[in-house]
Amino acid sequence: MSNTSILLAEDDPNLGMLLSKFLRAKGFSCTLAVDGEIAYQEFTNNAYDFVILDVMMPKKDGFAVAKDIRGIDKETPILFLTAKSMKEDKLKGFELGADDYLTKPFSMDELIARVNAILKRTNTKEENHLYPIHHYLFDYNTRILSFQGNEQKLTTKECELLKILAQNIGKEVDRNDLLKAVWGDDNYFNGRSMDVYITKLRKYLNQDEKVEIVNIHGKGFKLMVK
Amino acid sequence: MSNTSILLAEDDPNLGMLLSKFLRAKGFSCTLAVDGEIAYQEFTNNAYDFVILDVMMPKKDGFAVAKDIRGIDKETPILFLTAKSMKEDKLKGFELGADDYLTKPFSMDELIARVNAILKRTNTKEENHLYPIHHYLFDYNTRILSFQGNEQKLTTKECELLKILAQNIGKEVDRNDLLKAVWGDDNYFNGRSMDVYITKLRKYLNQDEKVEIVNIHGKGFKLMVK
DNA sequence: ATTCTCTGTTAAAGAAAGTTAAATAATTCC
DNA sequence: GGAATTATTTAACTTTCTTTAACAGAGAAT
Repeated sequence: MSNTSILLAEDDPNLGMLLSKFLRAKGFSCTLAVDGEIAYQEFTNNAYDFVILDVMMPKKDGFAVAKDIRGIDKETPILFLTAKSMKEDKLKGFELGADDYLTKPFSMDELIARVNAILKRTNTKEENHLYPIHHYLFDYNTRILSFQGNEQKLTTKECELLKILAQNIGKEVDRNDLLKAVWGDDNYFNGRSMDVYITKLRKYLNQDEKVEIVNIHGKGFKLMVK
Repeated sequence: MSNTSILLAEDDPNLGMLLSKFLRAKGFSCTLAVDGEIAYQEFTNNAYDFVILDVMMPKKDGFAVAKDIRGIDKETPILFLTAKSMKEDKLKGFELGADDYLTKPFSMDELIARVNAILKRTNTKEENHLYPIHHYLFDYNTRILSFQGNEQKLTTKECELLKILAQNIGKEVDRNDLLKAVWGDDNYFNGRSMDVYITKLRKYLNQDEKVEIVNIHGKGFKLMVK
């Protein structure tokens, strides 16, 4: 990851400058917005990897900014700063999609620790594994294979198998490679098991005439779109 | 805080004994593991407040141990010991969630200083274990899982289980790792017990359509947000 | 053509996980 | 300390997933 850019919305100029300097010293790039409206404008105009919002701000409070940001972006982590540890505030913040919450006064190290913790957490989140197979759509994460609205839930083995085939549409995948990737071992019995799964996948995929899993005798399988 | 227990993984018996004796003399309780595998086993079986890992060890190196530990625990501080000051090693260690890094040779006092510094940092921030799970909010400290105002008090086992799952949203958590982390032992009966708890957690989490605990057959579970 | 291996398919067996209720263990509260 | 409450485990039964078995057909080799 290169340089993480943080948008900091804090109306107190002393604290704002202090925090932004500190964040820059820690290797982040940091932009300071002095009220909620400016913060939201700033967010829409530039790409930020992280947002820190003071809850109490003039013109537009932190919650309102968060709500607007979440209206257009569900991903970017948001951390709230608040003067008092009000429970309702806390809950409200999280309902709006906040990732964490820090009560003033807090130490600089604490802030960094939180920011890093959130970044670690959100970065490790699996990316979208979406595989379009002609008119089908296979979502590896949710394990759903959908075709014109109707959804088929796939099992673990079905998913693993289809994922590899879908990653190689039109290309032959070696039988033993498939076995090793999905079963970990390419012995005879796993091979027979895989054949059963190929049959199952073919059944799921037979709604679309143009989609087919073909066998290359003695070699492997190929998912193809005609 | 009572007695801080340190897990030390060091394959050199001389250095290992020396360090563990020294740490004990400084008021810590210290367990010495002579290789990476034993270290990880030890970690899963007992509660440790701090982990010191030699990078180069037989069977399982320090990085591998750290990776496995972070698979089930994101909190416990990890300090690496390494022979040479390789920059890549350093980076790799930090990516795996290390808290600090010490290059051999180092003085005993230096080690103590680092350990104390990390403990101070991690302890003083009175860790707020708040885990947002889409529209749910799980507070590990108060053991409350809340959803739009209504709160569900969780039991110990429910909490431990949910914590690990929540720390790994979108990522598969190995069944045996979960068992070792929560029950201390991954035998069959604990497994059945865990299945019962998974059912309970699913019931708590079924108010939000987008939140789901999915099973990866023969592997483990995954808490996911669709 | 015959034989052999590889794949296709279906059904049944086996294993893992889901669920509910009852039994046991641990806490809390008088 | 003992009853009541709560937490956890065990048990029993169900469902789902995966493997194995059995048989049939296709393709390659002899």
